[in-house]
Amino acid sequence: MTKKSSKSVTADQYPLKKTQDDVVYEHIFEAVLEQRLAPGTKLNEESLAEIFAVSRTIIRRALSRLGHEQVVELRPNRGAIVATPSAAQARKIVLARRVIEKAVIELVIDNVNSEQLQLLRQSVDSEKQHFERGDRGAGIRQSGEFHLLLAKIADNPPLLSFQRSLVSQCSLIIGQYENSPQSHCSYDEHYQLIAAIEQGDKVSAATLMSHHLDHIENKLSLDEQQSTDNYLKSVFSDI
Amino acid sequence: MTKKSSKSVTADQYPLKKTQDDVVYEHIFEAVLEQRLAPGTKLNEESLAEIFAVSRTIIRRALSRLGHEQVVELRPNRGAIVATPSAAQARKIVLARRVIEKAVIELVIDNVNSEQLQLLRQSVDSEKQHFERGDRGAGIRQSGEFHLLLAKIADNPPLLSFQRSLVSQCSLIIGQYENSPQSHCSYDEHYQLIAAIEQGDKVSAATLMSHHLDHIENKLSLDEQQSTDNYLKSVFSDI
DNA sequence: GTTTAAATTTTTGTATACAAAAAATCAAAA
DNA sequence: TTTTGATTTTTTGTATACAAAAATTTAAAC
Repeated sequence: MTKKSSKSVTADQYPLKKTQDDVVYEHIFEAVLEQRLAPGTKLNEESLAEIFAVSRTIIRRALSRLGHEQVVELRPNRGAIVATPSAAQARKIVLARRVIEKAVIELVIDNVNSEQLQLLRQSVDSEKQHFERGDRGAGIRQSGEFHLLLAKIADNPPLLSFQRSLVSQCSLIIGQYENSPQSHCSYDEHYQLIAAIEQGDKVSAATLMSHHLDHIENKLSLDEQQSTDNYLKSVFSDI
Repeated sequence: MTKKSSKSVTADQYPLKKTQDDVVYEHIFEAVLEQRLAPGTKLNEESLAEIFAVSRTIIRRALSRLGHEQVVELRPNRGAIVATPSAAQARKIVLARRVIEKAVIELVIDNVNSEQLQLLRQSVDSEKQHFERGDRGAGIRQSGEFHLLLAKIADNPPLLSFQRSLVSQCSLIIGQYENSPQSHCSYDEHYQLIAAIEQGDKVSAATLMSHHLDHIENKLSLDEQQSTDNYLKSVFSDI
């Protein structure tokens, strides 16, 4: 369990009256982001119902929402599993993120105020701390929160909700494809991004963001290559 | 009831085994797109359950999904109503669509084949027919289908699912803010767009798409102004 | 020992009953 | 007449029972 951040990230037009399925949803969502739930893990309804001390009705609602955001895969009559995006799917998710992040960062530069810049800095500070403490899961989640915070500052609910889905899917991808733990020190780039935002430099910001996503995508290609190699090796293992 | 199009537009990784809530979802979705369900209409669970001859469980699942796509507004303990985006919200939705459509159209130009061009033409033909027959509702829906077809050809499931949500929200907006029925002859611009795609002209295509969205946004400003005028008038009606 | 088929168990899908909240109705007071 | 408060009705939220499907186990045949 990790601490609750002060402000909700969802587009909450209705006050903070969190329904039971919201709570379940957020717990599972966070577990996926922190990679405590590995891709492919079966999410048994009754087990979850016991864990959260609610009925299956509530669990099903939460899973349905997670399914809609592509965080879990809903297989008719066969239950839900944590999504396992293929390299090809991952590539498309990253592409979609390129599109959204570029738009978001430009909107942020147009809208941002000093208070929000402070929030951004705090977010990256927290991310850095998690990584330095060796809590990679929390670090990756906090990294995601940084990008969600950007979308929030961009002040466009549809983009935010899309970003939410993309960020969680990217966390899954990172968890699946990025093996070297030391390589994921995104917070450095995040600080640079904040600087570019502060200076109102759209071109630099967009370039930085693009590099940031390149890192994810490169890992992907590498891993894809490896998998192919291993696959061929296993096929001809008797030679 | 309108004819089913040959191919499903949803990202269907699982075969065509439509569940009951899918059917309910699609019916309500289509009714919203065709503006047979006006913005603000209360969607009573029990009434819908009777109409579709299923239990409330199914209805709630369908409404939950529609709520997630922002097609209906889910008010805790107060039921669902067809969404009624304000002018400010509408502007943000249109902005999000600008972002997505630009990306989609460029992907389409990179990927499209002659068979898909044919599908695009058929879609606009159908749209034109609906408008010429005076069936504005079906026309608007078919116009939406054209844009969903583009996203489908772009071959990026996350963008497609986002587009789906945006297109339906735009239909709501058009229904709310566009009063002059003759003005909505988008199919002309759609034909031009196909031509630009065929020629691989990304710049023209993007420009056309942008104009297309300008039309929606202009209507919005006009109506916003009118509402304000009326509001002021009503406030000072005793003078 | 492996494969196939039947029986059993588990799990998901749907309907429904009941609880909780909101809306509507009605009655009394100003 | 309008307003306020209590009562009733309606509607939503949740749990649960049962049905249907899938997974697992068991048993038999090869």
